[in-house]
Amino acid sequence: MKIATFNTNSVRARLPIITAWLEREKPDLLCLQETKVQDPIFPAGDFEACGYHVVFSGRKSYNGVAVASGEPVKVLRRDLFEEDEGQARFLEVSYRNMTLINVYVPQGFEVGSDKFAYKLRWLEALYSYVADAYDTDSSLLIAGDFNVALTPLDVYDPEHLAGGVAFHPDEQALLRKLLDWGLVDLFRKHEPGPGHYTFWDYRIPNGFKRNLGWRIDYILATPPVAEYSSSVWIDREARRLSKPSDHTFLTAELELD
DNA sequence: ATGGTCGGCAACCGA
Repeated sequence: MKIATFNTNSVRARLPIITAWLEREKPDLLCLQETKVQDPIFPAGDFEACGYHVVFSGRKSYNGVAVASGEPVKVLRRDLFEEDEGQARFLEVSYRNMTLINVYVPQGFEVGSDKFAYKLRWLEALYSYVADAYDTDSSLLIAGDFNVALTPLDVYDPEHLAGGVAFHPDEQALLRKLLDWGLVDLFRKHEPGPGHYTFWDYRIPNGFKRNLGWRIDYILATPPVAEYSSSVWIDREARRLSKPSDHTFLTAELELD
């Protein structure tokens, strides 16, 4: 089975890219973030037209998460904690015998800002929720845009970016807690080296061409699931299409079913 | 070469 994640930076603006990708790659599950659309006008018909089911939790203008799936999924939860209600950053679903949590972690603006403090509370709440609701022998996947790069291997210029937002020790420590609890970073399981990114900031001139990127999108899995991952890849071609998102697709293949 | 990111959504905000 195949699972992927993609921060769309508007699902409506990215529909041609998403539907073509679904038809070519045929994942079982695709997690989407930053859909930026209210539920009543989510373009579900475009997903159904290429043979996918889709569930979503959105709001006007900002955030928004969705899961497209070949088989229907059941929505288990739409809010991580009280403070985040209505923010459309969290979507937990069940798929066959597994649970999938799709996250869009707050970006955090600047270290020391209120938004940064909120990002830390959000990551803490994610850890608490997962550690309370699951065991490490559960069949759990967490995928999405975490807005945190974990190690110097995961950003283009670790010395220059050290201590800044999305590469700050307080954020890294909270994401690290999830890994220490037992979740496996599936991309890192297969690729130990530097230079592999999932996000390139639009504001950096030729940032993609120069590979000035960040690895801030992840697919995490508990050990009983992670042991079946056979390959994980980043689709750099999708970043070369016309009108690309600033992120690209991250895909994990699991030798299951 | 007199420019230099996107998308949403209607003036800027968020990333």
